[in-house]
Amino acid sequence: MRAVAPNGLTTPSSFPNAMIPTKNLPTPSIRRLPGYLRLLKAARARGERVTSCTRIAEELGQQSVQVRKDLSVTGVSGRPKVGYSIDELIDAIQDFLGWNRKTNAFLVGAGNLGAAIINYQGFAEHGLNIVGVFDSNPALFGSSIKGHKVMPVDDMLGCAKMLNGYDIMVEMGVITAPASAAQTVANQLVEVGVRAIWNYAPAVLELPDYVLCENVKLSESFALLTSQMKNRA
Amino acid sequence: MRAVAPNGLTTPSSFPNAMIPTKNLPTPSIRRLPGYLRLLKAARARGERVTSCTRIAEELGQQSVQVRKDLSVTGVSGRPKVGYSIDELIDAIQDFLGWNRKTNAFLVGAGNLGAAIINYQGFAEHGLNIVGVFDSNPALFGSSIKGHKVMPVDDMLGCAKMLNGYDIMVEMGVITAPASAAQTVANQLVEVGVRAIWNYAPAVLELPDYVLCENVKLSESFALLTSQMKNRA
DNA sequence: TAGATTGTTAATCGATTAACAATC
DNA sequence: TAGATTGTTAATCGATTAACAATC
Repeated sequence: MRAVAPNGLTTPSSFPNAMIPTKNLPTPSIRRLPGYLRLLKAARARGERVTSCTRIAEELGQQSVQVRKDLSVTGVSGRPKVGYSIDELIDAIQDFLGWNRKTNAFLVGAGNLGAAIINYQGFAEHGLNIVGVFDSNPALFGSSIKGHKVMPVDDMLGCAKMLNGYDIMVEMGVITAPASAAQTVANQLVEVGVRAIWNYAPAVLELPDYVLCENVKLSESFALLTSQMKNRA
Repeated sequence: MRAVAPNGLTTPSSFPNAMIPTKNLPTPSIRRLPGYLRLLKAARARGERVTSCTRIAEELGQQSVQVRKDLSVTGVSGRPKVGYSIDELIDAIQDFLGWNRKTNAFLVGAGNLGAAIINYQGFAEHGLNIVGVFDSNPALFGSSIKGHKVMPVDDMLGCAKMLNGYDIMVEMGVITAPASAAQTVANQLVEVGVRAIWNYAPAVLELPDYVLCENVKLSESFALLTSQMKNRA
């Protein structure tokens, strides 16, 4: 019997997952999956049971073959002439993205952006589980965001140890602090033992190899828009 | 005499800019420009006058040839052995991106995310000039965000007309409203006459061809991070 | 001069799209 | 059966990288 790893390689099923060579899955495909997921959930909410790549592509303005290829990374298979089971697709995408399990996270920077992320229901639905909110501004200490008391950033390590005592591991750090503080915060998060950092600060972070990092670059998107406006003016 | 358009095509200088065929400039390059700009401004603040692609590439962990190609879209030229003038590069990038002029914008959705964008100094420095903040929640009407009174979303067109009377055109709409309201808001912004929409709501917007749209997809970035975490676990 | 750098052309790599067989 | 769809292989397209001449 053989198992097909998410990277498409066929490996004996006795092969522990951890030993499957971490393949470079096509980043663009992964980026598009959340869009499909949103659409599929909407369709399910309307009571639909199956859908086709043609329909998804139409709604999103893409090529159906691209949708098919993207969906294939999750391992689901559809039925010719019929299409895909919506339930199955939703499960497969969430599974592939790691969105059907909770991801414990510390968030550092309790300003408007931090509050937006904490309050946004969407991320919670994708498993983001904030277990600590920190800031360096004493004026914010003790205030509450969605039930989370804002704590001094210097208490971060202490809080993590406390949580570890209850077998709660902090896997992710969300940085919504200003760029000037980002590296310091990142260092503290590494101390805490996070495996990944979701960084909203416009700064390049120095991190150990074993810590994943994803930089949200809001200026990129603004740049694309204004440069196009200029070209059209 | 000849002018070199930002698209790299050489055209007679008598050629009106508007008639230069809008070329598809490499999107990845444009996306990387804000990163270079940030670095260059930091270098200038340290008192440096020139820099090289090698140094920029090193600081960002890219290939120097890529930096060179990216910078070339702005039209600047460096001097072999010396490098580029930092001042010149900063000017050229800002010029290319349309960041050295103000872009008047309405922002709709005065929640945490909206407030974050209004308060973030970076966007203001890139020319984002908020001239109206709107929401549908009466509880927010009259409250202030960085000096902007939050107004009822239904007053949007009226406000725009008033501004137009003073020759202030609203060029951009920023949507920080929930996905469920996004299309309605977009329609209202089109009525107002915006040429571009910066959409933070996870929704596909139907817009006339002449309105540019840039969707900020925060889930994309979360998806990349969690899927990698899963692959490593 | 030698060496660091720019600027450009060619080669490589990866992603998208086209074409088409298989299937229900 | 005919037609819509999946799944896959091949062709195309675009972006990155390698190679190298030009320059100061």
